[in-house]
Amino acid sequence: MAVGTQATVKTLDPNDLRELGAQMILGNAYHLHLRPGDELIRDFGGLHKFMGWDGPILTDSGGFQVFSLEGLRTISENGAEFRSHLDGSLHSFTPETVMAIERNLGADVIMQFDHVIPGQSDEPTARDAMERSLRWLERCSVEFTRLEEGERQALFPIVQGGIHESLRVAAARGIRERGDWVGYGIGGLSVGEAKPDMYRILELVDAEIPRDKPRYLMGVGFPEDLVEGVLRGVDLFDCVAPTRMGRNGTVFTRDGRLNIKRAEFRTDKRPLDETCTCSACRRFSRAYLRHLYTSDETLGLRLLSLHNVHFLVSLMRDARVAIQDGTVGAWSREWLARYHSRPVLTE
RNA sequence: GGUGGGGUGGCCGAGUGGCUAAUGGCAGCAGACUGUAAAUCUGCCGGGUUAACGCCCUACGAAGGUUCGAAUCCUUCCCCCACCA
Repeated sequence: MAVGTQATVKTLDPNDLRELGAQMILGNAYHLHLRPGDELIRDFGGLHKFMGWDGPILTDSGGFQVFSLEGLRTISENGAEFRSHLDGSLHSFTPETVMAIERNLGADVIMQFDHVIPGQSDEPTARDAMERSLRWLERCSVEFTRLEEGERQALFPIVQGGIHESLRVAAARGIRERGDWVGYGIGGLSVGEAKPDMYRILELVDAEIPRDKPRYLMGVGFPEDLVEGVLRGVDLFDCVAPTRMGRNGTVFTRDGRLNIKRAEFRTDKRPLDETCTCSACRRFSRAYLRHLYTSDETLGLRLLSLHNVHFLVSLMRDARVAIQDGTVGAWSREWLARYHSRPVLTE
């Protein structure tokens, strides 16, 4: 899923995303509530119409902002009070108000309001946040049901618990006790913990979630994380990396990351990735893309973002094929070996 | 011809006796980024040597001087800009 926090996947047009084969887009309840306002979006017929995307949309609840905007909020059992990063005004987010916001936005999948904490948090901290997330899930669920009234949205719970195995198991079981869910979010990963910890938790959580239900690893990730996640049962991913890194001059290639700002690409006639079929790689050289980037031309940001999103989308397409062929093990080993080997990117 | 202002590291531009190899910014070189406060942030950035600390050299238009010590003060010269003739 491409991340379009503010009702736009930065630098990309919905038509681009359709052509790339992107299937789903994320929006964000916190950001869209502050600007332009979820009620305004409701009055435009919902997020799909407002942003001109008729494919599926998922909205995040603002739980991640509890983590990322830590300095701007205070948390209590009732919810989170945010000091707006835009104008300093005070905004109260509770499970109930978040459900109303996400209802107004009208995404197909909406996430529960959860309490995200740093990845290295100790057990008591992680337990506190996990248990609060469970209680908030219950309140979200009640409010969701009350507001639903014939609307077709799916509410996803989110498994929290940090890197503590017993907490993760308790979270997953607590969630299952509280209902039957269309899909399951796995949150609080790739927020500062070590990668082996993330993989370990994923394997554990995978076993605790009904086999026939999609699981969504929130906020992940880099290409290697997608492959590792697929191997551990993850079905859905989202990440700002392809667009943010694109805007910051880094692109993904089969042979690892490539920083287009590097001087060595000044005269490089090759595409970003020789095996890539995206419209940037089909048409433009590294030298040209580097020129655009260093000249602060917005086309550069756009083409690099386009390439990165394409890279991840086609990576997942390859993964699906490998799964269907029963070759995902070999496929992933080969893919990871090549990506990590990082052969010389220049001749 | 006269009066006034000015020449600082690749560029712009602070600095008016020691804390100055010299603030900043740009450019350059490299790195980070994981449910987006991000077209952001971090590091390096005169030369030599060093893993680093450090040491040495060269530097604030040029030359000379004052001083324990000068980009900063004095003298002469060169060049640039503004205004007046």
